[in-house]
Amino acid sequence: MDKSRVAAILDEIGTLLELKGENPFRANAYHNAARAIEQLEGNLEELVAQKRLGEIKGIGESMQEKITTLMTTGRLPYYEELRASLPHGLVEMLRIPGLGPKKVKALYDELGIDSLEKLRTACQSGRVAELRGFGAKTQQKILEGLQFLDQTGKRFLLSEAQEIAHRILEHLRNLPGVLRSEVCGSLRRRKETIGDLDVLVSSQDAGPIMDAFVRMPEVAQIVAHGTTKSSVVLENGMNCDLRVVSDEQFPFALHYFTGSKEHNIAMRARAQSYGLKLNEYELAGPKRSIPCKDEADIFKALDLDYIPPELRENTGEIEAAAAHQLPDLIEVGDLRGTFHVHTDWSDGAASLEEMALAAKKLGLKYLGIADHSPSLTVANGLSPERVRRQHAEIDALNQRLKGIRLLKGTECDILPDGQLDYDDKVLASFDYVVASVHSHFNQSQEEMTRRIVRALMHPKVLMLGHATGRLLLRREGYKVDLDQILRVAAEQGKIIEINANPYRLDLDWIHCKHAKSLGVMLVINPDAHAPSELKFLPFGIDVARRGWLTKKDVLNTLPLSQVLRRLGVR
DNA sequence: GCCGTTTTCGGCCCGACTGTTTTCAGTCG
Repeated sequence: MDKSRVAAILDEIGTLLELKGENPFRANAYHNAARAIEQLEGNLEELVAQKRLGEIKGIGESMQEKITTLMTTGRLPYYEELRASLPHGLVEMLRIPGLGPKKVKALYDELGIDSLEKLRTACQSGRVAELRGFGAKTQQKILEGLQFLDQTGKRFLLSEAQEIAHRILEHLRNLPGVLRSEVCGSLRRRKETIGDLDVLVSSQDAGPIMDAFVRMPEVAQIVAHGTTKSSVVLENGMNCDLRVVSDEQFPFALHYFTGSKEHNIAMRARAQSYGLKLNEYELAGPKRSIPCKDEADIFKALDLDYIPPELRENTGEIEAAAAHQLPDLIEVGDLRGTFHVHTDWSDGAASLEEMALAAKKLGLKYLGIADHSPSLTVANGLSPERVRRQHAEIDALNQRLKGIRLLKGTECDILPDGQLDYDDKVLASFDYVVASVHSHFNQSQEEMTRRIVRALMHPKVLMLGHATGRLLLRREGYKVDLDQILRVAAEQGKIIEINANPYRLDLDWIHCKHAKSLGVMLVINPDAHAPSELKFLPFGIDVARRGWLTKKDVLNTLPLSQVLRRLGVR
């Protein structure tokens, strides 16, 4: 049983307890524990074996026992009994906007509704509206929610959300009376997928801004339209909230709506320990409020260094800020080159020269070409003969082009048994090798881990490409013991890629943090198949920043001279 | 169920909006 399965079960226990009307704090303890396990950097199995689960914040005696039972027997009687005591359809009903545990429980107790289908029928016959606490509008909202679930219920890529947010922000910034404006929420924290948009504006007069917001052409449906908060559904199905506050309140609201929720809770607790109250409008003591002109002032008032949004997950950032030990996070401008792009020699859209010129235009000093190897026939992988010809062309281009250096790499397939897709003689002709898995995704975790470890042990392999093969919102990654991969990488001095393609963002930020703690170096690669895709690099920076990485944790912040020395190339 | 430089018991973040109420419960973030 893996980490995310354990987390999912704990989370579901919390939900089931809510549905039963149990003590909400007890239910919340399970949600918290689930989150702690999900974000755990180390190996859960090891922690269980060493009886060290209690060291995790939010895991007490009872959770330790339950997690240990789950991990060692693969089952948890407490969970199974709880689950059997309630129809599973109730959990599904919670996904409908406006339905929480209390309403779902009422529907079940009063009308015996225990599935989305029964709920639909009951709404259509008008029985739901007759229930105490419900009404015609609630019934209508449930029907709309059911339809919404049918269609989507979905999240969006960071890249998609960013584009829409940019448009909305432009629109709002052009309105008269708008002082400051910003996108908050998970987009500002740069999470890899985004559920909805949170936009914040400061102004003296909220009314006209709210009106303009709900009338934007992108708006498909108005969910709420108030004086400080409005909420709409955009035509692509994404939810978007707007809050308008005074300019004095802006920094507090910006912090509050940026979250994460867990970071906010911890910040309020810290404020409380100073005898202060922190909310979206102010930081205040019993007698007076403390003026803050920006977020940095808020942190300062609580004796904290400024915490960048990407770190605000309550995973140690507040403690580090108090001890003045926050990392100096990497920035886009720190990148000097990159190591994994494709050209029309394999499945890329552009020539070597076009890719080189695009990289130069972005200010990069070196560009590692890493086209596919022969076994990836669908991608026109390069035969040894074509490798020789490509190298000759790269040599010629390096003679001719100024200000950009092409490196001779390959994205070499890791074959099912862990062997590489070229023989050692061909491999020796490359400046470096990116090793990646592109086939046999269904191997067992043990097989896949052994396969990747074997490839990493090859002396010519410099880095591992997209460590899990996941495609966000499309498919799960293959099963692999990342902890072991990272430990091998640490021992062997191998580098792990942060693939910056917005569909991948693989390695993810949690494992970046873990990699860093093990002393593993990372590299940010766009995996670009066209010149325009070099612009994926900033998404890789987002992951790195969420993973607490600094400039010196990332290979491609090194200047060309040091890279060439490291590769043993002239 | 967790947690503790105020506590091993008694707290646990807090405000806006909606809909169903006639002063508030539930949901959401």
